[in-house]
Amino acid sequence: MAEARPRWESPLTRKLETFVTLSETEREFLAGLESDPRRVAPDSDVAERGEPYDGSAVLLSGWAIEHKTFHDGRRQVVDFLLPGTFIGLYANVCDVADSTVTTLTDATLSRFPSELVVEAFARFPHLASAIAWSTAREAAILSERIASLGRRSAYERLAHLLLELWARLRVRGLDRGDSFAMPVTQAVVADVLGLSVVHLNRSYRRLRRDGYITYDTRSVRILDRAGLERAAGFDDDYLLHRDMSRRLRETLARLSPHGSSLTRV
Amino acid sequence: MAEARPRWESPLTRKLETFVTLSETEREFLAGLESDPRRVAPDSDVAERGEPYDGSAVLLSGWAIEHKTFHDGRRQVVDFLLPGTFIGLYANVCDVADSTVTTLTDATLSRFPSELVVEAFARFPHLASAIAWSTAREAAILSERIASLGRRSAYERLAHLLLELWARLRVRGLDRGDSFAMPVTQAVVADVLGLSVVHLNRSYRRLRRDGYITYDTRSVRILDRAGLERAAGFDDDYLLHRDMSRRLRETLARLSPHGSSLTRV
DNA sequence: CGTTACCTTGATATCGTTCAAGTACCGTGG
DNA sequence: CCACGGTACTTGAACGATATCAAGGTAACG
Repeated sequence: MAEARPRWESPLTRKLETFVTLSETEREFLAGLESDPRRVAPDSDVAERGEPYDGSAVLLSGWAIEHKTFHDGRRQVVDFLLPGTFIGLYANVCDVADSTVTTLTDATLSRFPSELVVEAFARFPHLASAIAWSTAREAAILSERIASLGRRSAYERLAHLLLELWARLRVRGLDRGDSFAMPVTQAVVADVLGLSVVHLNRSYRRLRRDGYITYDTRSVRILDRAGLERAAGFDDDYLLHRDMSRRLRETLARLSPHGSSLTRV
Repeated sequence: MAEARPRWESPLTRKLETFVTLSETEREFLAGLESDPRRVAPDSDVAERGEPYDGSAVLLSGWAIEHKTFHDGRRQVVDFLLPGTFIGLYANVCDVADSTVTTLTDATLSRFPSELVVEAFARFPHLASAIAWSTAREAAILSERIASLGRRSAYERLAHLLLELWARLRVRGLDRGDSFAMPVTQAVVADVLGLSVVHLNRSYRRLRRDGYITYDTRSVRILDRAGLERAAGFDDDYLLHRDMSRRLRETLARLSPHGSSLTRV
């Protein structure tokens, strides 16, 4: 089975391996989680707020959102779910989902029993760390979004979101150089940023007018990254670019010095 | 050492045991984490955005905030840290903190090497689940805050925050029936809710005028919980009240049937 | 008993929303 | 091939929620 590496690599594997190199066993375990691909139509609910999770899953392809809708129709999107994202990682521990998960596009989903998460943590320290790292990273993104919603203007928020998405897609190998596909309605983006569609539209226009981006059939091109970062108030978002692994590498080396997988970095 | 139970119980233990009953060994391990109490003055930075964590810690007493400050002085508070909260739980895995942590009051902090987190997960399945549960719960609170910042009015946001704090303090045994201490400046609350102090103040006044709360020397009393929930648009926040443990109890029982600690519930 | 930090309130300004209308781009059925 | 209807995008005008500016009040504290 130890065939040559450059076969197709899932966004999930690719994402986790930006952090820690996994052993062949771990990679196989991951592949196991992804081994039950099922197509899902756009606009289907994969999990529902207030309902128990139906096990855990990996989003293999397509975009989805995690969102909350109020009785009066207002809706807030908490996060985009991009290919290579776990859904219901905490299903073991939460009786019910706190947000609804809905696909935006055609998507592929691989479900697996959530007990496997526990098993992964018990058996595979590198994998466990990589998952913990990616969870921590997603939490950091959410806390950055809180900063956006609370204190940034519409214009800054949008600039920030575009940079965030670009970075997240790059980690998964889903960018196209200075541009990326964004298969998403403006209404959805408005619900991510806590804005009205109208005002979001005007913010897009301003970013275009200022020469930072072009936007065309649901694909964004970054023309001036530095400018966009200035527009976003990227004071310090080294966070998104940073490789966070140094300290952990040391810890892991201490925990399992036999872990040859690390030396392959 | 197995003395009678009703000795002083730390907010952390109390919080975790609302979810899963811990074994005596686990409780001792937790006590170990809390065994190095150090006083910290108000307004001290415990962790700094962009700097590596100085190990992990438990906040034993006092309030703190996790926040981000921009170059132009705007500030967003991401979350309140209440007694019984871990700080830098992910320190193993993150080279740098993504937010600054600052004490608001006199506080007590017990630091411990972050490797102990890994050890806890490896050795104590119940404890690990309880920590995962509390992490998931805090993530749910953040995603609820995103909904607030994005889609709720100032008035709704404040009502929601007060209910949230009340619930969180109750879990730790830090409420006083229908009221609780809130040792916090209005400027801080404004930075939590993404509002100006002036407008926050008016929102407080409206909640008082509408007879839902009283507010007095940094202590809040809930006069009309149902009304406050209506004001907050508590469509469905069963989440905050819910005991999330049923499913996990089953999983744990399967994993370690010898785990007598569960039968003590 | 003056200083400082916080709270409160009024007046004005602004950012973002809502309402309304028009345009462009499909896919579908005649 | 065209008419139709739907969905998304775009733009203008009026309105409203929240910010900013300014000032006064109060309590704690040296």
